[in-house]
Amino acid sequence: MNDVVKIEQPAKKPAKPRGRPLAFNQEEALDKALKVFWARGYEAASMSELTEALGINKPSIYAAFGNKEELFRKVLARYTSGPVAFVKEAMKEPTARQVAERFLLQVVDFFSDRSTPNGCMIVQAALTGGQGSSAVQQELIAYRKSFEASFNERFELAKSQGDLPQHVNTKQLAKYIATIHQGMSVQATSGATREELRAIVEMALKNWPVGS
Amino acid sequence: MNDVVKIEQPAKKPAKPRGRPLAFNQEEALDKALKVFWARGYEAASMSELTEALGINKPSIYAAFGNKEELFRKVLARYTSGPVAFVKEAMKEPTARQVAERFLLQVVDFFSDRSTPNGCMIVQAALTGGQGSSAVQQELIAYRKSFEASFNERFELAKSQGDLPQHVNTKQLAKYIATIHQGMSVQATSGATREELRAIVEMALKNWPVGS
DNA sequence: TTATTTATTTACCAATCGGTACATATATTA
DNA sequence: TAATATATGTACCGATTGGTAAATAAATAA
Repeated sequence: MNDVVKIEQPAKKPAKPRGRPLAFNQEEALDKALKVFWARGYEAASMSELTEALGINKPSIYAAFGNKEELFRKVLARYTSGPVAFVKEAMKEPTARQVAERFLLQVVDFFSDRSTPNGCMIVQAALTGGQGSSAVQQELIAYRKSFEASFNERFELAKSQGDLPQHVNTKQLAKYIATIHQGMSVQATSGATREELRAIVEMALKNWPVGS
Repeated sequence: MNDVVKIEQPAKKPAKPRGRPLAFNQEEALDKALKVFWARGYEAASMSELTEALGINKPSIYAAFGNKEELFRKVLARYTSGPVAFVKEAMKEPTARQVAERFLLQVVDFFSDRSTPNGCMIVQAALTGGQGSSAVQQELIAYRKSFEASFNERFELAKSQGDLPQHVNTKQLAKYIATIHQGMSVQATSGATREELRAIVEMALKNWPVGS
């Protein structure tokens, strides 16, 4: 991509910016863009909607974030490291069963949080345009797969610890959890309540694999 | 809607059509449109894509089917009475458990059928545009709810027949089945295989409610 | 044949899409 | 002060969106 060798800077204090300063806070702007993409999906969210939501004119958005696709990538990074950071926390639970339960219950709260759009942005945004479409769609599919893979890894660890029986197919179990997550996201966007989602989680976990 | 009293026709043989005949078969055209909407979603499918897929010029499409929204409604009706007719068949199974199992297993075959787009068109098409958007979105949400309601009815019948325990919340059970269905649709559009979907169904049904 | 009815073709419409050229405003540096 | 660098606002770009006017083609009815 870039052959230029980066010179190691002596970690000086950040130089004062030259030129006219930004009239908006970049992180706040990303949060506003996040809500638009989250509620509308990637393709359905238009630059006009975004400029209005951010309160910034288009050229400023393009200057600060690149184009729509790059803006979405930055928003996506903010989404995964911000609102969705609880996923990594859930992985730390001592048993696989507790990991799954904590994850799904936090998902319920997350999906039914009234201060944010309902459902999962990644599930929401990926559905538009279906099969082999844009680069963003492909990336979102890849993201969902890596999400599934991290559950698989956690469950394999659980198996090695004797926490899950040896006969359990951890990939299938991970895919099952992901399916419940995605299904609940659809439910949430259609207006399912917190109580309804909790009941789904209860049913989904009733049969957690035990014994041989 | 319409105050005109329809005169009872003596059921004559259909009069010969006047004017130039249609150069295409309407049902075949709807099937082609179905595949486009199914693969791409409602909003992402453009009229240009549709004209190309149908092999018909735009004015002919508008003359035959109204506008894009009406075309989608006709396609939707064809979808529910055609490819998705197996749902009603599954309802006829003797027990609630068999209804759920047959439904989900048929969904697996349906989603992984290589001759059609993956996943469920209604789940796929509804996700774009999220919350309180177009009339089509609202209709699709309503459709999904009616779908859930028909499972609820079937499960209530099962309860009255002693086939399901009295303590079962049939609405929650119906919502659970719908969630699995929707989650698997997302999985199918991301490339899940038939075997993977089957494993999900197995896990989802392992804990079917029995006893008190 | 001629009139009437309906379908198809071509060529277009205004609105919106993502994206940008350019002049102007506001900051630091010299 | 002037020079330089960056951000903003206005006003626009070509492409595409859903949708249509109008001329022509192909059928039946008289």
